[in-house]
Amino acid sequence: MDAMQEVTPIPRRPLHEEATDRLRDLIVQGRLAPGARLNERLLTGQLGLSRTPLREAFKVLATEGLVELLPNRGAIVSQMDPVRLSESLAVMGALEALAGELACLNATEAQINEIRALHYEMLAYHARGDLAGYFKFNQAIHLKIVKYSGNAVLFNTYRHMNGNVRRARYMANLSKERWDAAVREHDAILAALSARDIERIKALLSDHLAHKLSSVLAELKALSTRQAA
Amino acid sequence: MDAMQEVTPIPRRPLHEEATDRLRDLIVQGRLAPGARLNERLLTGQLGLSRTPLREAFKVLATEGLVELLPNRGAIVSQMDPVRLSESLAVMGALEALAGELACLNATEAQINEIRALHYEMLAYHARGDLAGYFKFNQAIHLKIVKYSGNAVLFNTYRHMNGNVRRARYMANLSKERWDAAVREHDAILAALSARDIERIKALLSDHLAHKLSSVLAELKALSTRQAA
DNA sequence: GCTCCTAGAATTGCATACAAACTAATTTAT
DNA sequence: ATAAATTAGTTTGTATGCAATTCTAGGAGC
Repeated sequence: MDAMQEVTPIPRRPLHEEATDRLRDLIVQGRLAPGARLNERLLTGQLGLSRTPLREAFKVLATEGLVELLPNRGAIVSQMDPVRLSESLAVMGALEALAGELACLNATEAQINEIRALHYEMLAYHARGDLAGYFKFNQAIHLKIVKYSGNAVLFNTYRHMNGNVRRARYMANLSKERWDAAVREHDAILAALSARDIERIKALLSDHLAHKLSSVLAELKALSTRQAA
Repeated sequence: MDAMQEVTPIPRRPLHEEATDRLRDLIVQGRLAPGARLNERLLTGQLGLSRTPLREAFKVLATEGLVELLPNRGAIVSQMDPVRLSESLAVMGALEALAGELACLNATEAQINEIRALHYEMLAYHARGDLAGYFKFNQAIHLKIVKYSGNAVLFNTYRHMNGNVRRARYMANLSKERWDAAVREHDAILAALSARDIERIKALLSDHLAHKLSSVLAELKALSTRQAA
């Protein structure tokens, strides 16, 4: 009996949750461009549901900062304002620093080894020059550090903010130099975590996020000038 | 013409926003107790609206952690789990520390003076032994520090988490000693902000939040044992 | 007496209907 | 010809209706 329930965890999800996740993915992946109007009739057709769950999804995504609600004028995909992006990364820096500290205190050796495994997988993609694969494992590592802090509220808060930043990553490329530097920073972060060196990991994560910020901003700037041309 | 529009900025707010705010207040003030079922038919009657905007409000409050959605079984006011509360205060400590740092860098003298004014109003309530008034200005000061960090994302993130913590404050009393100590801590925080001493304000705010945590937890524990009796 | 089962009622999830607001295009007036 | 006004057509905001699920009583069986 228990076994059967385990194989079918909860196959039927609420439609509004499904809609929220689908829309979030579309926005994060840039398939719904910043500024795009979210026409309800159109989206209900494409997603195969009615307006009610769709509009519930809008409200949730608005709290995550991914869409903007214009009263009586519908919803649009929020713009990727460089200022907002900077602010988000500053906050995420503080959150990750806290996460690093807590992970040093609370993570098990097995959990650190799991992060180490992800680290090596990431290195493999870096060696192959596969940026998309690299990002995927990079993301996973940062998420795991926050997860293994053991603070569920921190994890949720971080995940919410992450959507907005991932959106930028999807568009931003990365110079070879910055990429190499980021990998070296990850080496140091893993080392600090293994040594459970709290002060060091806090400093490293703060710096890492600050660097991430400047590289994303640079790419965003390059992107906008490219579009202007 | 313009003058008339200024007196009536936008009197008609979307109903679902109004509902969200009203429900949030009810929950934060404890008038909707933790664990209480949120019957839709009942609430639509009391709030004078239909189920659609009400359910939209549920979704938003769920992202703030104030209500819990049980698929096919409705919504309940989320429990005030001591663990969750601790975690929230840890995150808020990190956020406030960042806010203090940024406020030292970015706040104008006028803004710091506004915080100073709130501080003195708070001292007045402390002198009178008026806990409710004290909390009100205490809250206002913390919010202003975050606001004057100049980071809007930080402000929003902080505000979202704050609901859950304010809820605890409404229930928690405060020992005279802890109250006096908190006031002294606020003195020091204001001094550090005035001196724009970043390292000091970060340390002070982190400690202040940590103390807040232990006092809230102590009160919560006292409350639950009182209820058990 | 207790557990299990089974209508019936209540409640939720989603779809649809209707009204208010907005958009845009044509007409009218200047 | 330009600008304001009017009106048809969308689109959104909210209410309501219907089907599916869950809850509650009451009774049958052990």
